[in-house]
Amino acid sequence: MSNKNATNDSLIHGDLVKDLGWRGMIQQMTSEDSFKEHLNEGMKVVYCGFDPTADSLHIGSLVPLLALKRFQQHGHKPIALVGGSTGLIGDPSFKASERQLNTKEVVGEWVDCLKTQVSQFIDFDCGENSAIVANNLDWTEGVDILTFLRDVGKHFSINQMIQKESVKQRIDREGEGISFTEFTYMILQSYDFAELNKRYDCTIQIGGSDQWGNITGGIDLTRRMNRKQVFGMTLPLVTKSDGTKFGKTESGTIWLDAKKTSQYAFYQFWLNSADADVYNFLKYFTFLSEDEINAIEAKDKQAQGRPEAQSILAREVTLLVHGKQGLESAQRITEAMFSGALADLSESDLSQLAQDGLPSSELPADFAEKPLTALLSECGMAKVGREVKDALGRNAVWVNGITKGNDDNRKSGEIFSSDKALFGRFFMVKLGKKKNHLFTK
RNA sequence: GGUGGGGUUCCCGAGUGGUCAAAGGGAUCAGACUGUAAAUCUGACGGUUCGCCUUCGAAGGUUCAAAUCCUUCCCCCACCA
Repeated sequence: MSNKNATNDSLIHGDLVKDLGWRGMIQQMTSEDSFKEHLNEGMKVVYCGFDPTADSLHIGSLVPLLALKRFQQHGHKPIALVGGSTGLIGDPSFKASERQLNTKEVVGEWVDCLKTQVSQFIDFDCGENSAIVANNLDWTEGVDILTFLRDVGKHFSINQMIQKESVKQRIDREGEGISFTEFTYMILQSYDFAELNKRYDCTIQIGGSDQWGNITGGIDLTRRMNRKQVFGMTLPLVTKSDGTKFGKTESGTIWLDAKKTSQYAFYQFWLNSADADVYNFLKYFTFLSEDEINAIEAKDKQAQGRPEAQSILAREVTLLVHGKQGLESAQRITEAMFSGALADLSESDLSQLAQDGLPSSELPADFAEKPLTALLSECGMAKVGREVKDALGRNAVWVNGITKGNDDNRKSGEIFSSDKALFGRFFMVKLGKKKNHLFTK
């Protein structure tokens, strides 16, 4: 934990590939030997692109983002490229169907969001290998179509392009086609690599495993346009042992933006990692060393009961993404909600919880007329009243620590009367083991 | 353009006039066991204020009664050209 900023000098250049390899973070790379050799020559410039498909990145993007950081820690210079132009087109790679285009205004806003977000993770003030944030709109916006077709398009063979695995299903499949626009995406991304190579002497592109086709396209183009050899590497898709998709919960995507996924929910997400996944996640998502992670795993194996890995993971990643304050507020809520010490909370603690990201809302004015089923489903604790009813039937609903049952369903007026509130205005409602909601009056 | 096969509740997928809010599986939610794991077991699973209300691609029609029959329309898939 002490390592975050101090590690820059403590790592040796040659260890990078080995470290990434041990972490299981290398899916594919161009000619391993020359790639290693290239890295050992000294500081290299490495880039990874992030397309604006929403106003925030989600935890799936954390792997390449942290990979950039790892390169930086090993003395290389990272470029986080935000796809202001590619985001206007849409990457067809391994997508089952054509996507809806977003307006320029919307994409522009998203670009700004991502720029800020991406900047948190890499160091802009560490001398020679300080990071750069770039936007590919800067060098594509002004290019006229004839120049583009003559100077760039001419280097691409359609025959090769349609062979790419990433678009194959769209081309072969009868029902779903691919528009010329999306088909061109690869050329655009390839051009980015060539351009970054020209501007910043960027020689490495990394990305998710679905980006291999686009990356190799860029490598070819750079060779043809700039007569330079450049390299590429892809990172594996993060998978879970149970086969379900990583990064989603029933309540939705886990975003990096605290406004979309509260620090508390973020922390809880990691805390709930399965034992079978947690050590891999430590490798992917933290900067803990091989020794440290192995030690954690060994210790957990020895110990009876609950492993420590999840809480370490949750702490490390939340700290990384939301900083010290974010982590503390997440831990504060977790502590309050899961240690059962409701009575210990002070009035200011309670109002703090809402600010920290504990789901909360004002009790509606007509609460007395509504059954608990309506009240608790409308505030988002349950998807439908039926779930509340089920919980009531099993005495799995608590209001300020007192169990409520089926008979209480129609007694909202009584249950939420002012004299029963904590400090005259708070009601902590718990549904099941994990769902909490704070009502204020 | 031709021929054939389809569109069912969150997903997959049964269901060919009443016994259908619709089999089965998955997902989800709650409970037990635990460690705020996993696996397993139990229950719920269209909505509901438990009176009812709304579903089977869409709109009409036949019938006491339709997811099931008829008509038109929309969409998808397979093979052929």
